[in-house]
Amino acid sequence: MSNPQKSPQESRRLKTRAALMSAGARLLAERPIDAIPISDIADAAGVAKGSFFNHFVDKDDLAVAIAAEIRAEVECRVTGANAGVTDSPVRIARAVAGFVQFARIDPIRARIMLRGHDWTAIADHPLNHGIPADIAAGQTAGRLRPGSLAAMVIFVAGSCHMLLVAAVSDPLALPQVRQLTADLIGLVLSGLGLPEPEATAIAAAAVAEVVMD
Amino acid sequence: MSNPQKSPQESRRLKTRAALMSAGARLLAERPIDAIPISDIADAAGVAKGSFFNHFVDKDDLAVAIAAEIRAEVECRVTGANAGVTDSPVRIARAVAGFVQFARIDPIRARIMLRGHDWTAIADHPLNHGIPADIAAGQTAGRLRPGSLAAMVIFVAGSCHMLLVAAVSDPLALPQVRQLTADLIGLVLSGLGLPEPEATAIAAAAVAEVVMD
DNA sequence: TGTACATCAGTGAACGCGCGTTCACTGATGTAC
DNA sequence: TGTACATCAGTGAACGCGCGTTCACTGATGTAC
Repeated sequence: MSNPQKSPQESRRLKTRAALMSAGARLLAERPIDAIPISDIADAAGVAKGSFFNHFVDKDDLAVAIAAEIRAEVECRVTGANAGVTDSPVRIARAVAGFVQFARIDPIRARIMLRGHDWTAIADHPLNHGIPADIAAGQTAGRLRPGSLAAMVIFVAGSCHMLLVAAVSDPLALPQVRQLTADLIGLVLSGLGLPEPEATAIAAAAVAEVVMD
Repeated sequence: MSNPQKSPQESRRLKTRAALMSAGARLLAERPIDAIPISDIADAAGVAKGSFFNHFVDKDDLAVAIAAEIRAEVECRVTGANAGVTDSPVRIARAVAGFVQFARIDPIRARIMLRGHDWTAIADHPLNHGIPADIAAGQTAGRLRPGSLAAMVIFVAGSCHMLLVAAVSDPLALPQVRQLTADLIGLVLSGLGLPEPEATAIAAAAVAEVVMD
């Protein structure tokens, strides 16, 4: 956890900061930031209330830091799931599966991501980074049906988002999650124009390789 | 607005209550309930702070009342859009279009609905009332592809949810909204197994009849 | 290496503002005779 | 119908709790010689 190159002083500082962020994340998964007193965060982190202000200027600062951490974690996981994969429908399938896997491994942060303060503004929803590029590439390659990119992005991101909401709000056993995820990816790929047997096959393969314990 | 049968006293009471709910809705569309002081709500409603407590026991009570009002309004609108319609894909298309129309007519309440405190618990999302029944009926009738009902519900509700988020976060002109909605409904119906030309035709018809100014 | 001083992270008591909640009062509406 | 009293909705000043923020202090870590 703590890098041996770090001075004892620095690592003490980082440890406190990490404790605050982790406690903040646990509480943020339960209730919105405005409903969480700083004293609760400090208590949960096991530090004095005053220490909070050695690390963050206010609660929003903490929330922003947590959101950035989550975003980095998600992007890393989804990018990882797609390393070396070029076929567009497969990339989309594996991205969705990657999100599901993230939600399984880190349900607390997934919950926070889905609550997301303000990606009622769709544009910067973490779901929406790679997806437009993959869809456009798939259309160019003739793998996906032609049609409005905007609608297709909403279609894929919305299905994936709701799948994560379902997965996070009642935690299913692995086989059920895999089944549900594969079914949903199959529906999405069919909607995007893949013929039915291929859609199902790609969905099943992506889930088998990405979603695990 | 005020029913003539109501006594002046009763109507004064109802007017104050309505002012509080409307002001509360306007503020709730902008920020979460915990970030809104009761004094702000009273000011926006043009009444004294003390009056708030003549009508609601606390802020949550107001929020619950507003949510109930929104839910009723949405259900009425969606049910209305589907009165007398029996074909399952058409019902699904018109339900989605009905939500979009609601978001156009009442963007403030739509925003609140989408923020929805706790339909991170998917079960009681207003989107999810009629949809399972319509999908199941469509499968029975052989109009929709067989397959997991749970996945299909997530698929339809998620797409629709994200479409509304997009529509509410940057307000488009009517033709653009219609186009986007029709495109999205087309993708959804294709995913559910309708052949492509029919999916597009049903989507276009539903939008033409339900989404307007 | 040892000693003396400087710096830094953490502490928790203290302060004060903001907000929820109360309540005595006002004026309007309803009722009894 | 008119008068006197009761009830009710609305008012806003007052109160006090909770929470964000500060700060003098402690003990640990770093540095100079």
